[in-house]
Amino acid sequence: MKISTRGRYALRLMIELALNQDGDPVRIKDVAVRQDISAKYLEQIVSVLVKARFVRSIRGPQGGYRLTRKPEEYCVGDIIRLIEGDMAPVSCLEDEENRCPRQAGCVTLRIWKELDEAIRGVLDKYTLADLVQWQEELSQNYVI
Amino acid sequence: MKISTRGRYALRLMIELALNQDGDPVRIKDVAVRQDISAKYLEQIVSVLVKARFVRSIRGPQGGYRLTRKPEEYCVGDIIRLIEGDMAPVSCLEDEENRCPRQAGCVTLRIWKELDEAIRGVLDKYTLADLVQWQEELSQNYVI
DNA sequence: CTAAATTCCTACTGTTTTTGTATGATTATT
DNA sequence: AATAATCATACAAAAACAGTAGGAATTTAG
Repeated sequence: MKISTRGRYALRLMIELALNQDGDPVRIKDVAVRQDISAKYLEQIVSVLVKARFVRSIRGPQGGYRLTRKPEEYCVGDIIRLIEGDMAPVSCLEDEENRCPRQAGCVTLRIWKELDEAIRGVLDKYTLADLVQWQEELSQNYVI
Repeated sequence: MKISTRGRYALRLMIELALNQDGDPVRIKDVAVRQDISAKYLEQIVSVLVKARFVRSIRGPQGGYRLTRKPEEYCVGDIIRLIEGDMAPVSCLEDEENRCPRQAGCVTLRIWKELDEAIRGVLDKYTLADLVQWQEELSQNYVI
């Protein structure tokens, strides 16, 4: 039960954008180098973020990407769920179609439900702003 | 980020064994029918449980499987982790080998760590005995 | 107006994981 | 000896994962 690279890369990309919100648009190429991720792969991931209006793209030279909202308005769960899809640990919890016929008598479902809430709890607890702050604290420590 | 059928089937199998702890050994065939799972697939799963001494097998006619301990001595996490492997949401958290070089400056790791603890918290909170009790309560409600 | 830089689009591909099937050997009971 | 169960192992289809690749579209700078 792992989070895929796509979700993890998306989050790291969003942090990069948040860190540069005041400067020029951020190019995929640069993020790819800094984060050591395939640029072409990142392109695919960022396109999902663009379509969901999580980021805005600027084409052409001096182009790049920019957040559409303030960092505190993205919670980690929003980003992860957008890229990874529903984070429910079993598909029975996703929607009506996926619930199985034995659901009424299924006691394991209670575990999965509680697990789902726990996961949601963590992912929805932090925003990009939190991550940015942590990152800035880390950088300060390096300088000192 | 889903729990696989293997893990879920294993848990349902263990519940079946726990429910029949006082009776005869439980045959895979019967569990497979009751739980609507491929018997051959279940065999593979139960063999892992046998090797880990979570269950004991009795071969030959009237054979089957039996728990080696009392239901309250298995927590759900033990079973799931045995079958699914480490449940850490990212491999960086699994062992020394998998940690990446950028770990020191990686703020997303804090999220994954907290997520890992939350998952662990839920899975280690309940034992087979809890599930058995829930199942028995459910059955009573059906009878009444 | 042209060259360059960037995003955008979409198809393809190799690998791994998942979810089983299939076949038969082994063991124990009756 | 027949039968009923587990045990072992190989195989395979399908899906998911993790990219690669090529070029079209757009914008800027000179």
